[in-house]
Amino acid sequence: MSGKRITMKQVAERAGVSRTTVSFVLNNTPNVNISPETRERILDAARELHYARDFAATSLATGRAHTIAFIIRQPPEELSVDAFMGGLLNGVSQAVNHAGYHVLFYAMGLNASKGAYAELIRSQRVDGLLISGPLVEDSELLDLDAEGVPLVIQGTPDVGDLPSVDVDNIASARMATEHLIQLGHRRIGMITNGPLTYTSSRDRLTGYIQALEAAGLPIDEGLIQSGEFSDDSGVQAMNRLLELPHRPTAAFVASDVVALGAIRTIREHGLRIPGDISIVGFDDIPLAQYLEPGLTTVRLPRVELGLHAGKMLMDLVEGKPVPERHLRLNTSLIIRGSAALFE
Amino acid sequence: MSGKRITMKQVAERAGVSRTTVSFVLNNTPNVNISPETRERILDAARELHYARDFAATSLATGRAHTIAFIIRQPPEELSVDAFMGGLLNGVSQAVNHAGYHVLFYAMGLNASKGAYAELIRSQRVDGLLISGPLVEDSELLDLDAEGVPLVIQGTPDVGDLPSVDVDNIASARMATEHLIQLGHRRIGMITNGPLTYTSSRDRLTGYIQALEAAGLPIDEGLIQSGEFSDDSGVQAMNRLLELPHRPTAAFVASDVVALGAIRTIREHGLRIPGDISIVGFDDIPLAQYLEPGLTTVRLPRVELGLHAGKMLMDLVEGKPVPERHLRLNTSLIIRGSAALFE
DNA sequence: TTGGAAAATTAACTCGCGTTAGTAAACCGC
DNA sequence: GCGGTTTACTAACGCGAGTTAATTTTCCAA
Repeated sequence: MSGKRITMKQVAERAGVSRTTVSFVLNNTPNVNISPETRERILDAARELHYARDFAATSLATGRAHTIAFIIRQPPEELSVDAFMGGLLNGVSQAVNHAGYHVLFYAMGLNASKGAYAELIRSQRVDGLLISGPLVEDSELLDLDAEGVPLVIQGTPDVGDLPSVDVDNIASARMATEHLIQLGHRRIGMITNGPLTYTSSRDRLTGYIQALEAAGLPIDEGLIQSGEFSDDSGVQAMNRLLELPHRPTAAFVASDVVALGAIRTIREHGLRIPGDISIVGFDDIPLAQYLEPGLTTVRLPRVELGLHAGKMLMDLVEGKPVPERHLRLNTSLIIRGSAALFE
Repeated sequence: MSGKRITMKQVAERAGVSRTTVSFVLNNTPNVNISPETRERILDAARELHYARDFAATSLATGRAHTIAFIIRQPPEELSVDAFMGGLLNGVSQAVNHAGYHVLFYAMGLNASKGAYAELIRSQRVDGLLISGPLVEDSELLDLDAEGVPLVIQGTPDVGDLPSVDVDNIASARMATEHLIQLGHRRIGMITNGPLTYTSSRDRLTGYIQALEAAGLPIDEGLIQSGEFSDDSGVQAMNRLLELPHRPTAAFVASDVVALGAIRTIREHGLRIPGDISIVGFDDIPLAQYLEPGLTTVRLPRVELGLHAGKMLMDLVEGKPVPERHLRLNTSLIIRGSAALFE
């Protein structure tokens, strides 16, 4: 059914040398002298036989798998709906492959079996972990980090000092809110992207508050409503804002998906965007630019997040110094038509 | 920095037996008698020491990696924009993990180095390959298949008899077109999703033609325009349709993304959807439901494609019989507001 | 031509685990 | 208490490659 396996032994025989010599040549082992002719002969033999180094054997002998695990803890459906994960994975994959490593992918969701991370590490299957997603009580990761296991979080961990890469949610939310303030709005609502148990939700709310305070505007609790990732939750939240006796002239919605629901609700109330209410979103999902009017929003550098996270993990794995253990990337405000001057 | 590695030897010592016995117990090796007490003692020891089987050693000894490679050949940007890949990956991951296997992810793009597939297989790093994307001249895969390497294509290969999973593009396009015919349209334009070098483009065009022929409608070459994946290409194609002396009252656009451009163009010409022109798309991208009016389109079972492809590969890897080497999944027509009765 | 250093190559051990063949102890019928 | 089965366990080899220590060959100065 299949051809016999090609090992260093076959290559050695064909080149008329010992297996050890083959290993030296193929690895360019330093402090070893091999005559140019022999070297050439071995390389030729390897090429002619289509030799490929056995991964398991190499890994066993060296103790390194040249592989990392990319684990996402978001509910798996998110993968199917949102392009964020795809962009992230793209970046991670590029950075890691570039360093000569491979990526094992796991969609663990939130029900990961206890000890799943440790098992990957202890079985020597991977050299490091890259984890994305909301981390609820992941004390396991703290233990691993303490043991010296290379790992990087994509996101902003609640506790501990785990190496992480994320956007600067506070600054981004502040930027979005300041945009509305600059447009002349004074009563600005806020709808969070998720419950405040998530650091991203908290941080974006903080940014909103900072912007208001910096501008000397009052913080009105009633103007702050909670979203929960879905567009439906945006419907609820916006309804609450619209029912206020003195309703806002603008709203910062900390998630484009949630904003979709909010926008629908505004229209159903017979109000116009941005005429009656200005909206600024967050995430810059692909459809943001196709809405009518286009959604002004905060763009996340999806691919770059992945690239940086991947790079940081590679550095950790290879023992190189990591300049910033907590990298925060800048976002950019994409101005379209959903937020306008308050006359 | 790190604790000493736990191997079967440590477990054996702690349980007071030989390493072989530990192996027998941990693997439930058949035809071997181990007393219940000994078995218990070994399992306890393993648990207490947090023993995890070394992956490389196991793989080397058994010759199986319990790992498959999921390779995408689409341009990597697509990952960042479209949710299709995410859904697919989600399905693949579920199916493969369920079978106790792991997924190595590669975004090879189109510039994959010659021999990349073979290297993965020959190095024993993976037991099988799952490849998604437009396959240009991938004769390498035919060779591997001939050698008995387990592999599955997500998509419809040009040539050969490689195992594959895809939607039925012909039937789907036919369904979409028939929907327009049933609405009373007689002059129906078509914009392809990509160049006809792609099987998916060809098949969707074929479905369109079949629908027209079945309804006794003439095939007008001028009504068939070529898209190229992007919304910009949709702009060009629709412009060509609108410039026709006798322009269509409806169009089947074989890609939602391309349809976005087409829709923009229609509006820029001052025409209304579906009043002046009805549109049916293909893919059901997430934003299709948010357009105004909602885009009537063909929904691809993203996750299911991944699930089936993963399952098929698992069967091939484990030598189980594969009922259908060329699986074609059904799609569904999602009727929204972009296609209406032709008065 | 000979001693000795440098250059070229190899034997042998190791990594952790699967597995075959074999040994030792326990049991059993008579 | 003796041959013959089970039952319970282990010694030893192999998977393919990295690596150290040793060995052989080459080269050159004295």
